[in-house]
Amino acid sequence: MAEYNPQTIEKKWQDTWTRTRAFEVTEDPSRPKFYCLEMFAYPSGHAHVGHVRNYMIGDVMARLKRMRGFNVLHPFGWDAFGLPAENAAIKHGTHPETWTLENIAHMKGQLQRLGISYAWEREFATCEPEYYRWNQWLFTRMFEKGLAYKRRSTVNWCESCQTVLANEQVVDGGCWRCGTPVTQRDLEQWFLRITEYADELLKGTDALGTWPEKVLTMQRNWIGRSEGARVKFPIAGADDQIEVFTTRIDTIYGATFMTLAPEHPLVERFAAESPDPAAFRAKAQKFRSQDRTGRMTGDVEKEGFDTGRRVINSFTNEEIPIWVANFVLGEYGTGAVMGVPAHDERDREFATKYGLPIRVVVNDADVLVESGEFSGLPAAEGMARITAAAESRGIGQGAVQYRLKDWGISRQRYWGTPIPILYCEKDGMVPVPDDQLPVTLPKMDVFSGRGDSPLASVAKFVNVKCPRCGGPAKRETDTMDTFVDSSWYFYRFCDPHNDRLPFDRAKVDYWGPVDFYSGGVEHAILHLIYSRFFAKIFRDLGLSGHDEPFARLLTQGMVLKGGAVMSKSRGNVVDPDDMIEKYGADALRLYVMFVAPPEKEVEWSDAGLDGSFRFLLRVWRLVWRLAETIGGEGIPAPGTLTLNDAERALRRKTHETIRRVTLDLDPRVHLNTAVSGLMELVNELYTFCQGIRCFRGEDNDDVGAMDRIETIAVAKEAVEALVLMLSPFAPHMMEELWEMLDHSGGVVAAGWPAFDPEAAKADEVVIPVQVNGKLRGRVTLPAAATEAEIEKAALAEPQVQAHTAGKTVVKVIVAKGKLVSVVVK
RNA sequence: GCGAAAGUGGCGGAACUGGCAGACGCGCCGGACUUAGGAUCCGGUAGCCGAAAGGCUAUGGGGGUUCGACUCCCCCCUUUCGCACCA
Repeated sequence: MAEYNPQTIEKKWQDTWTRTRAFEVTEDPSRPKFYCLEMFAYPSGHAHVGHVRNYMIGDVMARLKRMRGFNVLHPFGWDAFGLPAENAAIKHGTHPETWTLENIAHMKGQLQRLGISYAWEREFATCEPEYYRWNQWLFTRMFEKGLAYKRRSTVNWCESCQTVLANEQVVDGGCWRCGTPVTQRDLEQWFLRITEYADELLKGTDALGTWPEKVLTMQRNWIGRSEGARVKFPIAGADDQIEVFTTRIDTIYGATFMTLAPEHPLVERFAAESPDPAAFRAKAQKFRSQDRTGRMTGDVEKEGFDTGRRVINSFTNEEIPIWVANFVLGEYGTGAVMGVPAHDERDREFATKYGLPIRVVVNDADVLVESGEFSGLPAAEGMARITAAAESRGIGQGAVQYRLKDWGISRQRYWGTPIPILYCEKDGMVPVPDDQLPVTLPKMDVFSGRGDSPLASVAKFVNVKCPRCGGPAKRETDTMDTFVDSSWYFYRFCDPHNDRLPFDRAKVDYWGPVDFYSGGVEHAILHLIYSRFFAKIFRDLGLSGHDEPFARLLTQGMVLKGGAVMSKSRGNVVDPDDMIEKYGADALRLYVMFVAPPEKEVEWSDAGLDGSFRFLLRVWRLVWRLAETIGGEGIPAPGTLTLNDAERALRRKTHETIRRVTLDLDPRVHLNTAVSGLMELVNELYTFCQGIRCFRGEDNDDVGAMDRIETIAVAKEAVEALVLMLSPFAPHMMEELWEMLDHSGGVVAAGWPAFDPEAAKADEVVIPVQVNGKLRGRVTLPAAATEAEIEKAALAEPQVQAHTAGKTVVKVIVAKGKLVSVVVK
């Protein structure tokens, strides 16, 4: 028997695919398109099986869709800018580019050895000027529209990475990359106005029905929409007022004090006007320097001090004291809140500590009390009425507040996209003209990692002429957050070599949006919200017609080993290359797809992989033993023949399997149960062949033969369907077997097997019978039996008789095609 | 603390709209073929009682709805994840 040698076969087919450009595509309006994408890779070095699981999932979908006649775009590329490259450069004295390109080369080899069906001609890396040029172009467009702007602000700073972090990149008070506790710095920073789209980003989540609910919830929480009101409180003895944001304006009669964030601008004025400004400032400063994480998470005890000043609560006409408190956040709302200790837990804690009055204004029945003219109203109505009253008095109005903040994109590091802005003494901030893009990264060999932008040390880069006045100007030396790169790469894949525009609109309109997107759930807010934001920017710039970039999202589970996530530092990684060497890529792919549903995390098991390898051997042997008999032309379609019982049974199994596997793959993406369905078909085929002793023996002697053409026809149909349906999982072996079965042209040309409902129909059905809810027997009946016949047969069944004897049959329920339920008393 | 998801054999996991719980695989046990086998093929494998036929108990625990519940409802427990002073 021809031995199964995965290494030889896989090499052969991978070479064939490359040679025939099998996965390269162009727009073709005559066919339905399918854009299948896995989150592109950060080239960190070597991919482990946890990384490649995602690519395998996408590949099954891409290959399936190709077989089903779709024009499939399945590209891959590299998220190639970022800190690790720069850190490796500092550590090893290499250039970040060298490190990055070496890693890309290695990882690309790994993916090719896995047989992932990528359109490699579309590959790019974000560190190429041909790509990041368009980051700069897009930044310029956003700058022109006021969507990119610069301001001084307090930013999150990672001491270890020596750079700024966006709010989305602060996880549990630490850096998303290295976990170092985040500190605060005051810096001039570039921001992208994502808040402009807060409402649309929020509303858009409703249309993303096929996204995991979990991701949508996280995004909604992150955007954090609150409805309430802004109300002004006049400052006693001054002309101006303090504005607060509240979601509980109905409790305004219970506001007994006011609290300002230590960062609030009025704090400094009150300090200056106070009898002892230095002491005042010292107290405020103490809160400001308190660990921000602690302040944010409530771990720090609530503290405050009385400013000695008062505001007037216009509803009660009382003067209430203004405090400064550490629990009020400067960057949310107005940085000032009204203190309603009776109806807010934080305010109660604070008021109790400092002996401030507590006044109940909503009773247990949610009705307003002691609220002037509003007393007696239900709280909800009170809220509307008080808002209206504030509006008519000109001291407030209904307001919506978001938690989402603008996206700070300045990074004080080298290995990123230079921000294309010049500072001219005369003209101020001037964007680099489009025809001078890209602003390329200058070659450097020293990367300080000191917190000042490395580019600032390259005089030739910094000192330029102003394109407007020709006078001296200096370049911006910060680079962009790498999440800018990954926020639109999926559109660039539609037109990766365009040198006039980021992409051609017609191409993006043809391919977009991504139909199936898979990747790790860790991007639920970062990448996935930024990408949605960019999609809207492109739309509003007239560059695409899509509101949303990803129609369907699958968040794949991680692969654990020894109960822990695989990582180099833990030393528990499984390298796909090692597994390919031992078992072949096909067995590895099949195992990873079979072991659990794609969304679930899995524990790596060598034994499981062994099992998948054995299954493939079983398929190999099966096909090899039958190939001579069932291969080739001239065998009639089984639908035209008169079959015996065994043949009909096999045919039924074949078509049941086609139906089930097709549904499991698309739309359900239950890849694991699709594989088990195919395993069942293999088991059935073995039983069938053994039953009629038709296998060719190991030594090439015929043990028996398929002497009926009908037998050959159904076996052929079953085996061919099996090979085709397995091909998305184990593409190399299935191409080889398809060829062994005397077909040329490959599995995609052959197409996905068609389900024939006639063939799947059973002539007989086995119907279970319950008596008082307990299974007591089964009856076998012709599929066409009527309800009355089923009921009669069920009641006649001996076991059922035994349990109904001497009792009265109260009711018989026949669930058509499912079971019979007999109720006795 | 708030929110979400999930708890099924020794293990990974099935069960599509309330209808035969444990598909498929791993592991284990047995048989066949073998000089041998950690190869291959076949069979068995939730627990308890029983020689068997069969019966009883089982989907985290407790209630409920229903002829019928892993599936729906209520309470509780556990785990995982997310959010965490957002006024």
